[in-house]
Amino acid sequence: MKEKLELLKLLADQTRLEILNILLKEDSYVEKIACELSLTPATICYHLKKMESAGVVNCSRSQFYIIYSLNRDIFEKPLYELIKKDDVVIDTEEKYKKEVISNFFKYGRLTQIPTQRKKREIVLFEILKQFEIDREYGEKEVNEIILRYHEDFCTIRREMIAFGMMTRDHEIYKRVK
Amino acid sequence: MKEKLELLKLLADQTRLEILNILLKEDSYVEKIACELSLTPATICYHLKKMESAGVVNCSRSQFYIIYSLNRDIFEKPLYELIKKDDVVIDTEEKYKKEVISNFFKYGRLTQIPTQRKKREIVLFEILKQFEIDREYGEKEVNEIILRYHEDFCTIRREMIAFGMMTRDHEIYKRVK
DNA sequence: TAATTGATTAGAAATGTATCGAAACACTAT
DNA sequence: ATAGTGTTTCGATACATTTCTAATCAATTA
Repeated sequence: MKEKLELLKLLADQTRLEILNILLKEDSYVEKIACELSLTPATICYHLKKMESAGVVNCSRSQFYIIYSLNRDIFEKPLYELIKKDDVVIDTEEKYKKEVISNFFKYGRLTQIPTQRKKREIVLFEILKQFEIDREYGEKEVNEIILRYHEDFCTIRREMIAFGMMTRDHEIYKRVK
Repeated sequence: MKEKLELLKLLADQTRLEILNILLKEDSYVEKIACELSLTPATICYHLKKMESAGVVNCSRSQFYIIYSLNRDIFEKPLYELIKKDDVVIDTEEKYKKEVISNFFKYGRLTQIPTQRKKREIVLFEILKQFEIDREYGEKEVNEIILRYHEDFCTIRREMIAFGMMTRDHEIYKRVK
């Protein structure tokens, strides 16, 4: 985790990005890079040494010059490899829910009630979030809230109860999960 | 280019990485995150707003809370997408050369002379770099330099001439490309 | 409308880091 | 050896950024 942050910090600098782009084209050395970027050799050296100790670049002496080259492997990882802590597992269940929701809602409204039970549960739950848990709602109030999402408040209200998301007791509705 | 640097800067911060990891698990809101990370809501707000304006997270009001969620698309790109300027094309030729070199050199010495002409040219050129262009070398001197890489200096010297990398004129050798 | 709660902004303190000039270092050539 | 060339280190400065407290804003509830 620490290393990942270090790598990100290294990459998050204008000058170092310029240097990396030069090395992407061809190996080079301190003075040459300094000249290309209009900075002093001291500055370029400072950046290259920093990147070297993080394993981003390598260097080797060749006659007069110390030639720096890229360690290209590092850049092949996708970005999330760098941001996610090792203990986080990508939640495919959550991803699936997001996809279902984005398929069935358009401009904040439910385009149709899914026929598949699993998907129906997901979109109903999405609407259910508008209700507070344990607060008492009148039927009219419930209908109005559902109407914001779909005209068939009747089916949706009934289904929410069928899924055990809501209870109904003498015209009083309550969200329960 | 500017945006890429901005994104990298955003990601290169301990606290923001923590926040992103929380949002990776589930959507959340300012106070809750502040509590989890033992920081003030003001600080969390500062980071979230920053990330929002860069399109890394989105927010929407839900009753009391303003719920922040990740824009997951952003993290799917490989890292080099973020470092390379748009005008740089990845040099596959260069990559290939690097691979050949790393296959045939071990601990700075040539393990064997490649039989494939293309590969042989690449490793010979690698050794050739030890010579300065246009300087005159005696045969003994040439042999010594090649010996640093491989015992069969005779074959290598002859091949360098055959490839037109060196010229020989009355025992005087010159690197020409 | 007033009170409550969460979110945001402003200003200040503290920290971190890029850059430079100058000096020291390392290798090469004469 | 000594001069020349390129590299690295050091110390100082300038600038950017994180974090906090306190005040303000915005939505909700009584």
